[in-house]
Amino acid sequence: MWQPNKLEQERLEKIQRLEAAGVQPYPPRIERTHTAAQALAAQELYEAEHPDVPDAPPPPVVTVCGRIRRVNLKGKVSFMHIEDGTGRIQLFLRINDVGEAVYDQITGKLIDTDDFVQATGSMMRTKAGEISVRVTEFRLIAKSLSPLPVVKQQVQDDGTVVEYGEFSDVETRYRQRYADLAVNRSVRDVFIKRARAISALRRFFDDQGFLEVETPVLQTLYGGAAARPFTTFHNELEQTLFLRISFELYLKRLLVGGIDGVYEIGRDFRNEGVSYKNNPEFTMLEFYKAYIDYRGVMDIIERMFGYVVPEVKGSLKITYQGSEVDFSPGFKRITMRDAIKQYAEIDYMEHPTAESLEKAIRAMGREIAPGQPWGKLVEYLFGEYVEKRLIQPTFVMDYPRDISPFAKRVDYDNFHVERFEIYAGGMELGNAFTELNDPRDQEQRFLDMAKLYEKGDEDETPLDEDYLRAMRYGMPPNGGFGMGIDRFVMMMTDQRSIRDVLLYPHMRDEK
RNA sequence: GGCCCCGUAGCGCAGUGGUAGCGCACUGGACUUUUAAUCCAUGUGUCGUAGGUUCGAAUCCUACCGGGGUCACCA
Repeated sequence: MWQPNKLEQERLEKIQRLEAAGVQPYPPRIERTHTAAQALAAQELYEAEHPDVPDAPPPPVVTVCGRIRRVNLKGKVSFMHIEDGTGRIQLFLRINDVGEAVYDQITGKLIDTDDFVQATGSMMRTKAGEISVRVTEFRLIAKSLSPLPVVKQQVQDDGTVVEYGEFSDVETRYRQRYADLAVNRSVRDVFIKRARAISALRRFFDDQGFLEVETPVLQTLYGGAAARPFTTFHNELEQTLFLRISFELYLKRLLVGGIDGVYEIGRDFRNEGVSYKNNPEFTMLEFYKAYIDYRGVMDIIERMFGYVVPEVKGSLKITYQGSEVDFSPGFKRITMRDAIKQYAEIDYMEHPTAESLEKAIRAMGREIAPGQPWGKLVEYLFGEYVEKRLIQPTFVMDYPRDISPFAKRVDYDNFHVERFEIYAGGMELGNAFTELNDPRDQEQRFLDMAKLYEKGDEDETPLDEDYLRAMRYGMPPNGGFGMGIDRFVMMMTDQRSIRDVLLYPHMRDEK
């Protein structure tokens, strides 16, 4: 139940006074001829076409709408800045122009900062040089009852905006994203960039001849990754269902069906910890393409970043957390083994069993959980010694087989598979394989994976009989890729926390 | 889940055992070209919640709630 605070009480009283004076605080219809940006552009065009001459035609007349962001009452003349989705524009209000009744609403503070208003007038430029609307008609179109946090802005000579006062409490910002967006311009910019990144990705794959598809979110068997799923229940069918943890197995079935290139952008759900880089639901891109291997995937990835990064940032070079990252094609390529040799100064192939590798890691002075599979130990070394140092885009190639159940073996040994992950800015961006298409090998991998996990461990990848059935019909050789879009957006917007690229990050219940 | 830090006015913060403060916002007033407007004046609180210690608690202790960081797990 809402308990209005003192400021809200004041505004409730104002709304009553306005209604008593016959003002509708939330009228159903409004007029608008120009956005803020259009009105500013119209005046600039007018001034360019009609330099200061005595017989110039009258300036453009506009009706603009927006939220009041700043009020400056100055006796019988007042200034306001209103803001719509395109930007801010100043209103110049004189008692002579708008009439005493309306002007009294303003000076009587019945109109507040944060209210939405509509204003009509001809364009002008103030003595201080700011393009403004000389308002003749002015009215409230939506009253604000709760004041937004106050952030003042000063526009510098070079056009940059300095903000004074701030709305920075992260909990309130996440819980009340609407207020955060209304007040913090930079937050809006993050989500504009996010949308631009996703639409550029779609454009890229569409142009490359991929078919965008949608596969089930509710699945009777989860798979394609190692993660705990969310579980739900279909009442009528009396069916236990899982929210998908990846799209992989459903997308690859489509290659069997003759679709040579598919991609999906959507939500995955993983029932795991929440952190600065993990949210229980997150957005994933996966694509699969027939007749290429993981080297072909690398070529596509380089072209993908080569297209998308400039679409979002205007350049192939970006700055992430203080480091310049250059997405120009020709990314560095290094095998997992060489990367670990180089940064951890250990050749894990000298320890080809889990027992000996575990011992070797302990000999390096590291405390690790006992009994982990060999591939996990290799991954541990990579995470501890290598990952954070891969700032420039790098393909890390050839992963341990025992932690990669959907990738084809390399041709040079039995320990590795044709899998790579791409790293940039010290963060993993995506994961790709030469996809395994031998149904006999795939079945064995499912069985091997099951041995790695305790019985009942939800992380295990369940054996998916239907997936094997599809593969037995014949699956074309293919390469596939998956990327966490949120993390990519973090990089594109230089945000350290995934919560800052999600409009509504997951939170505990309030109180 | 473990450990560390945080929670005071609408927002940003100070106050660390003795009368709850500052800036902005808000409220009243002055000002017909201001722009972080300026000037004058007046208000503003379950100090996250519940217990405890104490003559006395925003302050010390305990538990709980919420947030952040970190470790574990992961994309």
